[in-house]
Amino acid sequence: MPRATIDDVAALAGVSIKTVSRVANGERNVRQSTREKVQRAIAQLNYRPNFAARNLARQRSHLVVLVYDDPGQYEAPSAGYVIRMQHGALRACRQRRYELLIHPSLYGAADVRRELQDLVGRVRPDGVILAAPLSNMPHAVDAIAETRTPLVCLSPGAVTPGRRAVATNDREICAEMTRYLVSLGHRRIAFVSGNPDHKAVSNRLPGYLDGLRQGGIKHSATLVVAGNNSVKSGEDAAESLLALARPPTAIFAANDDMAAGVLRVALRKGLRVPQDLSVAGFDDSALASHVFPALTTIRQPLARMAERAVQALIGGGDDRGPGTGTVIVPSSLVIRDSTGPAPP
Amino acid sequence: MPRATIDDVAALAGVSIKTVSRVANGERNVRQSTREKVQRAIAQLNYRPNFAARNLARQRSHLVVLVYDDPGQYEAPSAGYVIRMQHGALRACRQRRYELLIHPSLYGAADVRRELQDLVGRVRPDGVILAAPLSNMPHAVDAIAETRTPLVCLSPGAVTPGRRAVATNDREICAEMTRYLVSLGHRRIAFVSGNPDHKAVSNRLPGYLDGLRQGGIKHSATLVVAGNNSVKSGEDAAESLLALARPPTAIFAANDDMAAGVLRVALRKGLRVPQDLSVAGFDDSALASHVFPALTTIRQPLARMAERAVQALIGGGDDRGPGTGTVIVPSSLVIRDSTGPAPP
DNA sequence: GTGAAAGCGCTAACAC
DNA sequence: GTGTTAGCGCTTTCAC
Repeated sequence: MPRATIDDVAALAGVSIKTVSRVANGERNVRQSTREKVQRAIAQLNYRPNFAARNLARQRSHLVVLVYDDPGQYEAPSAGYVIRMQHGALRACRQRRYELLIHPSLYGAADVRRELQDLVGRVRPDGVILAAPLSNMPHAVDAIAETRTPLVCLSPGAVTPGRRAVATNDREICAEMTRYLVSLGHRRIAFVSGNPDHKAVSNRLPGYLDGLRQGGIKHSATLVVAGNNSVKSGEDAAESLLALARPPTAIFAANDDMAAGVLRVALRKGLRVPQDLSVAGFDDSALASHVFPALTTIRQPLARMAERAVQALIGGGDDRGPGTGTVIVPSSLVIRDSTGPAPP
Repeated sequence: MPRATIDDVAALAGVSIKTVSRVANGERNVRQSTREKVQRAIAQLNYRPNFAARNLARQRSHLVVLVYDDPGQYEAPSAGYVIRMQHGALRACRQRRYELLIHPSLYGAADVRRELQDLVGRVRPDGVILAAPLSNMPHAVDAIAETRTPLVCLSPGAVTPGRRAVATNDREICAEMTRYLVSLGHRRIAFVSGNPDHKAVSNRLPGYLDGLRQGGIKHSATLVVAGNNSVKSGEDAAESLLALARPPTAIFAANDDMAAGVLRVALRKGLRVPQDLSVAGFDDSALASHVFPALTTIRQPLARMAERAVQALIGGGDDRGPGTGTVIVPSSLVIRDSTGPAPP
């Protein structure tokens, strides 16, 4: 048997379809006895309002699209990042009876613009969440903004007037991590910076510098090396840092992958972590807790951030989303086993 | 300005809406000059067919739902698993102009049934993909099957007549891995079995036994210990195996997390891998390539599997999906650094 | 409180 | 080849 429609329910309950609609949508103006009669019919026919029909009539899609960078071969690290965002977005959507469409998009592809406008044009989502690093790519942001579809950028790196965003306190938390290392007695603390394409990541270096200053440590340019967010680049960075005449006693990498690379090189060289070298990362990715020794890192509240983004788009949360402006959800230090007191 | 509708395009092009519809859907019976006229109007108005309206009229949702186990806190390992499935499903969907809805569901929750029927009832997806371990939970499978929505199970563990599934050759590939270890000279090869809830995983133990037999090695019951898929259980297994009077020279774990646990314990005990102990896993998860030493493992073609599932649901692939029955996509050995010749 | 009628933007069936 | 007419299954006026 085909699925029951609103007409079937109305017929069975002996009321008009409008009344069924009222009951299905929990409107008030229905007599209790009528309501119960309709509810019985709904239960009996196992009726569920048709998503497409309802969307067409309401002129809303009840769909949120989450757009993020497609890493291509899907290496491990980004998987955790993406999953956590999805998790938060889904939680928020489900609570509002919305559905989430995911759309990995090739960062830097020439036709992001077309691709996104196509998607938005067809699907007419009630809102779009654009994750970093796409959120700091004007091409992508503008493509969506132009369609006038409500948009929230995740970790855009910098605030843009009139645009909604959710971000974390990259800079402050990196300062905090640095101060933490200082508090362990470290004086030569190196920093492996990340891919500058990802603007939020590039806020981490200033944070490190802030932390040094706050800890009363003089900054040494030789202790800052550039990475590109990959494990490999972390290895390279470690090789060069540990070959220094006066090598650092602590290395703080702008993400966990690079930190894992640092760790590998350190182990390969026979260094003990954290006795000989402290290592810290950023992201609390999959790797962080499973490498040996478990990595001290910084946890971004990705799920919460995505949740806030949905809330900003379709409302209904415990507090109002911003009409515009940036919501900051703070990150936190995760102290594990890769950091310890500086060697004498 | 509000988005253009088919009427706007028709008016601008000076044709009927039906003609616009024909052009938009790439039907043939349209004169070339008319077609071009319409295409110009479409481009000028930036027209995109409304998803909801089209779905309602066609009585198809153009939506596929991917249902998988929600690991709750989203630890690392499952993230890669989920992402790879999504990746394959998305690729197949995009190519067919379908959208993918993701639906993590609490494995074992009392109301999976209600939850899934609700979802399917409202959204009316054109197909559902049910991933393991939900795919070997009759509760979940039946809930969807009853709605008569086309369904494909991923790695159901066992074939069920009349049901479509996509799986990999768990048993054969485990035999192959075992033979590979034998070929390295190992004679005492241990196995850490996985969570029996996940039926496909439980096919791995028989595969190991096959491999031993094929390699001419006598099976020793003390060399098989039960794990539950977690890193911790891998550590426990390693502790007990390495405490044996005659410890194994190789440990094959039914998944990478457990293998990573084995690795940690081995390193903690000062064993060199692979000189003193070879370790192999299964999944080629995030961890596998990033732990030290990189893990020899088995790669399931999860993306391909999900892709085949979509293909089976909505057709259109290079070859036909099965009306019913199971498609097998073979896994492959990934030889890295954690396995080597047996010690003398 | 309840219902009749008119859409939402598209496709399908059938003319012409 | 092209257009006309009905829906698809809901919600939304606006009466009653």
